[in-house]
Amino acid sequence: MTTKQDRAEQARIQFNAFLAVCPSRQLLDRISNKWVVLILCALAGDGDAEPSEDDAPTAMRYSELSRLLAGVSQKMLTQTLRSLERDGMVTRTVTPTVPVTVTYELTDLGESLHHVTRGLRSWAQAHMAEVLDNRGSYDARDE
Amino acid sequence: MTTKQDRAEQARIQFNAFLAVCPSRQLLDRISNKWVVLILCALAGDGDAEPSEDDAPTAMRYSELSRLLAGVSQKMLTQTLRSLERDGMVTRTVTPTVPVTVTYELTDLGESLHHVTRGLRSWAQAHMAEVLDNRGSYDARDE
DNA sequence: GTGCCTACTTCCCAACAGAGAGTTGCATTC
DNA sequence: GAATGCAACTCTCTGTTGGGAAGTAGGCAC
Repeated sequence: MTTKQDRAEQARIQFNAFLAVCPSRQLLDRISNKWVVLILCALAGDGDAEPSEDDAPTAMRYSELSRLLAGVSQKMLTQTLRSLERDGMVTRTVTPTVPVTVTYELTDLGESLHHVTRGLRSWAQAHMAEVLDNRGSYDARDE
Repeated sequence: MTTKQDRAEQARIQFNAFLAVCPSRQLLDRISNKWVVLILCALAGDGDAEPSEDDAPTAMRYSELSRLLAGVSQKMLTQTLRSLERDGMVTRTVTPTVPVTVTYELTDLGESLHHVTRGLRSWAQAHMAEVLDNRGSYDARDE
């Protein structure tokens, strides 16, 4: 018999993303992705500016996401949402209005991942200037 | 006149990863990458198992990294290290021994990013079982 | 000379991301 | 009742990227 804790304990030992064959390597690859980060941020409610503390998970329509994530292709958006749904991070709800309304919402698992990925976006925005400076210096060093 | 706060304020408004044209979108793309996450983890010292609290930043040789990050191609390792160096997240040190020794080490900026990305790896490892379960259910739903 | 070592660099090809046009289903308009 | 519109995809084509393998540089050892 295997309890939930047993499995969690086993997982902690078993999964090591440094190993090429480990499934967590694939999972890391899946979640280390610009669109995943942005979709999670969008659905978690840190709308456009700096992620604030009062982030309320919001259900969003396909077209809203597509508008907010400027530059995402429909194919990528659909593909990313599908895999997030498969992995249990978002739920997809179809409402038979006319035209049909499809909304996406974070699950608890998705929210827990968002707590991590939101850091990525805010880090990128917060350290952008510094990185730009570093690139300038590097490129100037050996023109 | 522009004060430091002004600039910080301006940056907060200016950089928005949701916008396709924003440089922080490119930066997010750069850092949301399996190899970047793993290299940062390696250099920060969370060696193989669960990231622990006593992570001491370590300088590592090219060949050590190549061995630890199982499955990384030399091309990708070099390319990723170069871009991390350019962005000021790692330093590259050449010691003229024979044969030559090249070591990589995290900068303060790199360490600050590591605090974020380490979460990604540990999340992947911690929630692997749950995600695997979800995939099973999803795939069974509509076989 | 030839060989060996580390740390790359180059080349080729298969896989993937993005752009844009096409599809479905229903409901309103002419 | 044919045409139009809209949301949410799906398909197809093409350019970019990642991985594998083989080649390079430079110094010493034999």
